[in-house]
Amino acid sequence: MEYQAEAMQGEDQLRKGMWLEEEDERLVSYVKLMGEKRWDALAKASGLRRSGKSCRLRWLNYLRPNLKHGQISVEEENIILQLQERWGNKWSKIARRLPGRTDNEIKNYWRTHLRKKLTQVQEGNSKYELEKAKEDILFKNKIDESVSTSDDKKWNGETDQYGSADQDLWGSSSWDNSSDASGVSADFALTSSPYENRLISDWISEFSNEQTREMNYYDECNSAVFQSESSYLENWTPDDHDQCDTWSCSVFLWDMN
DNA sequence: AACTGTTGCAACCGCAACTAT
DNA sequence: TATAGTTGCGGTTGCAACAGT
Repeated sequence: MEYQAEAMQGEDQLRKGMWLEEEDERLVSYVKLMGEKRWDALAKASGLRRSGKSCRLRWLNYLRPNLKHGQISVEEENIILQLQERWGNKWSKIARRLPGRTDNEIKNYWRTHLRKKLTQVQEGNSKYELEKAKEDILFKNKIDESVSTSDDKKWNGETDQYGSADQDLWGSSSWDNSSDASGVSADFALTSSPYENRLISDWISEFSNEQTREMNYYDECNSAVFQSESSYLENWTPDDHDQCDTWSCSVFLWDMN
């Protein structure tokens, strides 16, 4: 694909615009050779007529391994919404909470998807209504998540012995045992979300041997949860020892500093 | 089919912070 | 310590693809 605005002004000028496949290949091989530092030196050594800055950006946003290129999930959207509200436009900070996602991707997603949702109700409305709209999106996402993860009933069942979880994404979490008789009140409450499961799975995988890596996705998840659950649950204590209605956690799932 | 407006996103820009000398 | 070079970040731009007429 040829980029019309691409600057090819002269032999000594730096290229701009979209990257070609052969440029990507060359960049990857030189990053393997020289590491992810000294981008200016790498750019010169590689013979790519690109700035170091451009090489770094291309690597971080597109070529780096373990990047997710697919659709942002509902869990990820919730995290973005909540962290953006908490931290503002600190995209790189937010990106660090979403493994495989880049700050650029999150920034773009916020601008094109989430902000649009919010501004639809923002015009002429009060701050209260804007906040309410945010809550509505989060609530709708939770409902969607509940429906889309109905396959995870097995997982819900495993949760029952501990009660239902009403978990804030960044803060200390609490468990609520007081579901009503129908059990409906905790429909979308899980011990941890599928997204958290994937994170746990990633962490376990990082330290596991080759054999563990060969396990399929479900085995990996189950294994990760099994291995982490006992030590994880040690951190949970009932706030009210008499009624055991609420549990709180002394550790955060993510370091939020 | 042709035109126009909109959307999504990769890449660029400018600046601040950091690092090396 | 001062300075130059490098890196990281957030805002912005511009193009391709798509939707509507």
